[in-house]
Amino acid sequence: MAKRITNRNDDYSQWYLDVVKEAKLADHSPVRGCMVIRPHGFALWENMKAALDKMFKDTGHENAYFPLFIPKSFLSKEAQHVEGFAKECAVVTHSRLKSAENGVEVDPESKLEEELIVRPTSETIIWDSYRNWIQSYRDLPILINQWANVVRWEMRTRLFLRTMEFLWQEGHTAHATKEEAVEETERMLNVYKTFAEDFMAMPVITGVKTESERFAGAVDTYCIEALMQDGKALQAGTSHFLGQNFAKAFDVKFQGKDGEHDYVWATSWGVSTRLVGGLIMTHSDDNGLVIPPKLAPDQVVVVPIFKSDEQKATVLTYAHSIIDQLKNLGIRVKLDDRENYNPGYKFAEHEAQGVPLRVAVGPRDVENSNVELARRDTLEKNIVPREGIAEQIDQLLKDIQTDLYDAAKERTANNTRNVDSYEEFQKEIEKGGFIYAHWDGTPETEEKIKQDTKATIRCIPLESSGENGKCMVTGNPSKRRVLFARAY
RNA sequence: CGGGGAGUGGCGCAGGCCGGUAGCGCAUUCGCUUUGGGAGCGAAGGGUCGCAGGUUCAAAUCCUGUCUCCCCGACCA
Repeated sequence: MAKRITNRNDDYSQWYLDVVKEAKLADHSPVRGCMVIRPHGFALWENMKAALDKMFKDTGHENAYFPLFIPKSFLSKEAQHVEGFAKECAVVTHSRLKSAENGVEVDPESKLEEELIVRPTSETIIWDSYRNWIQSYRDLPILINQWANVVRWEMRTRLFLRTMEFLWQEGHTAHATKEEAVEETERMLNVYKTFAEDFMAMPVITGVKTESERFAGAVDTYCIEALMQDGKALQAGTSHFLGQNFAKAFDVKFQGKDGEHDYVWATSWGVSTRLVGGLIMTHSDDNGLVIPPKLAPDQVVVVPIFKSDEQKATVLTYAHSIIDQLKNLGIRVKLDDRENYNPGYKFAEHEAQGVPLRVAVGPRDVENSNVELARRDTLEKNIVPREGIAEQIDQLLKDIQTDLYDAAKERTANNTRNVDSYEEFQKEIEKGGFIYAHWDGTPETEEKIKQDTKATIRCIPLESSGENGKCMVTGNPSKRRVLFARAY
């Protein structure tokens, strides 16, 4: 058997790339840093979208769509915001091409009076609209989400984890009071946590970013952080309390019940196709992708095995009867009846693509009223009776979902520890994983740790109860431990 | 922008030092045999060797220039 995926422990980056390619999720594009999302990768993303979208609707949000192009002047209205994004913007300067000796060239005559920025995020263009939508407290809150693509001109990219163009959702809400906006920020953070844990089976730590890691233009950035199999952390989602920063920049005021005018309070929150990268790195193994059943485009694949035409007829009839039962239970099931591939090829391919359960049926099984059932997560293979198979599979899919979560949870716990001295920290950080340690709260200390160890403060955890201690670097007092890791 | 590496069929690579008909694996197409863990045999198609100059009877190979991409940093979530 030809092994096509690099061993995880030999070269984690290569392994990741191999899994993406072998699962047919995405390819590199002709444009550096962009990616082609293939049907299987997109189907996975669409399942994630559907689950998230439902959660957004359930919390009162509506979808809308705003322009791809942002006038350059908009971006500069919020000082922090422009500073954060200025260095990574795609800028449209011209509107035409004209023929030239070697094909076409930009027509200098078509230079735009004001350049357009391809959105790196949509706060500015959205708040420009909100100014017109909001006059009174009766217009609030505004709870809007947008599914879109954005562009950030990154230096170094990796499929799904950091691409120049990526797909995401961005929620942008406007509120009458600070309390309401903070509540919304936390509510959406919890939506993300629930999604990550219940659907992706990826345990996360929730927390607040330090000043230096905060979103450009936010007052507070909340985040979920997950630990990957190689011991590096992944920021999987962010929810920002924007205060009145954008309302002030775009002059969005409302009149309250009391007749007074005040600036609107804002939040924004987003997750992206990076989640697909997180999913891969949380569960997959050296045979390829592993997808939790709730998100798997195909939850079950049925592989018929036969030689003669006679066998083919009976095996396919047998297979279809199982498929019908599974469909009646609402299970997403696919029949792989391609005749130009042998069963071994199909087994390996479905494993590489992460299908949670495989059912193989051949003449032997028909004869004995059995099926062969194989779990993707544990690679266990069993011959089980045909009787009651649909119900068994239904239960098994639920088991796989929770087992995947439990395994990831345990792995994360095993790679999380408290450290008290900086000497120990520098040693421990080399092993990867999450480290809880005391920090004096200054950006200077944070920067020194980053310079020394490449570790960053992933967040100030929300869960932690206070614990008095001393900063591991300066010895200054600290009221709680913060979460450190090397990150993607 | 610093340090390293690479450009040769669709993909992955060898050949280069020592110039002499363009090779291998995978993939593709056709045929037969196969099909319970990535099939076997036979045949076929497909490449201006990144680009531009130079040296030579002759350049993938030597020389000069140039472009692009990748990796490690820097930057970035």
